[in-house]
Amino acid sequence: MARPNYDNEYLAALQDYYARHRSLPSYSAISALLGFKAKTAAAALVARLEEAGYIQRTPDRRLTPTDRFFQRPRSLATVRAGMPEAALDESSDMVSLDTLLVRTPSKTFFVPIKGDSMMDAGLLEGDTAICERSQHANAGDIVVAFVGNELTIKRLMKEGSRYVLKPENKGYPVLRPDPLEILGVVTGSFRSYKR
Amino acid sequence: MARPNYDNEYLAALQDYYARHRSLPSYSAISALLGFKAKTAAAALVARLEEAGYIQRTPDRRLTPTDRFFQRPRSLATVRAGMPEAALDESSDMVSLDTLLVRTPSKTFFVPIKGDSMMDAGLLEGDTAICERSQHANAGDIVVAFVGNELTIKRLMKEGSRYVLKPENKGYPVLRPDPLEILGVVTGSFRSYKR
DNA sequence: TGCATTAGTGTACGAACGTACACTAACATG
DNA sequence: CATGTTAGTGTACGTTCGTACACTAATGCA
Repeated sequence: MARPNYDNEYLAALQDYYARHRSLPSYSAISALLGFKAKTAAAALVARLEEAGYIQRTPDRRLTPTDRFFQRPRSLATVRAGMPEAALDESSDMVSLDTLLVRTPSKTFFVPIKGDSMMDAGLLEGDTAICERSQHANAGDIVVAFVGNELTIKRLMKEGSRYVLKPENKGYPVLRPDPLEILGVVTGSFRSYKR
Repeated sequence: MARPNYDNEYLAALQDYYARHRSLPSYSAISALLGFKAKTAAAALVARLEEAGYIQRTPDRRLTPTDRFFQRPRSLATVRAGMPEAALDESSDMVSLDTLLVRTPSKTFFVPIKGDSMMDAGLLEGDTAICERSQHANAGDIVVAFVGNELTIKRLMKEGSRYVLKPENKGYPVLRPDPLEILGVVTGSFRSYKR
């Protein structure tokens, strides 16, 4: 490297732009955004980011983000004193939420959490459960079941020789639907705080 | 309406295209995709979809999907009896988790939750907090602070004229670090269940 | 039956886009 | 200190893009 490399900052600016507009800008727009005075600089930058695997092209040569484009740093839990900022910059562990949380996209669907019956399992009203369609569920799994015309999320438990649905909240009774229709297993969850 | 309206099929094709390439095609590419022989037809279609609120434009006039673009006809929450499978087919939400949960990528980082001090807020050991680096935090926000050489996640509260960090678990005491070093605000969280 | 409305065709044109090429400036390395 | 490498400037050019305009075809409605 013969000159200081600002590509990380440029990439960050492009990531923010994409988060706002869900689209990558043209070379001239990139130049305006990053302060370049020649489109060629933007073209060279894009070539570098393409080389590094952050950007792809569609069949008609439009710019498109790759999975790596969405990766975020995961900070370390413990950092050395005096340098809290370093904790954010130095962590090399990059992850993308989609690849992290959705293992088999074709079998995955989302179910909004209603009520507080799973509160003790950390599933609050407004959270979203990430579910995987599956025939087999084990006792102890949190599952999506079809009870009384609605989708319900409860923990699957074995009661003697039969399976039951147990809420994770002392105030709620165990459900014993018969037949028990299980649609899938909850593989994760997420929530977003309004600001 | 003076002619049959195929806009729903066209929209579906565009949604599929976007799901594949994370980008909307040009007018000529739309024409090729949908079988139009004149770009004008694609331009008119886009104008209609824009009117209907499915498509927006970036500052440099590039086409961009709106939230409605990703919206699916039926909600998952309640479905008619006997057809649980149908509920899943409609559910394919194309919004990626990254764009959903990360608003400003350049300021966003992840912090793993340790311990159970935020249990009552639905943040359990092993969860990951999505944090946004920010100077300003309001009382009531869940924040990432730097306390005793470690990153800590607590709720920021005002105690008289000073700010304190309040755990969401009755067993833990309020923290009153001085000075109070806040790195950012928690904008969301997620977890993944091991299988 | 006739008319207004709307989807799509075909052509033309200016503007914007991407690329090529020569050149300059900053920096690491030996 | 000289050299090779790389980021960015400036200019030029061919292609593609979006739009404008005139026209055709299909349909609902009076």
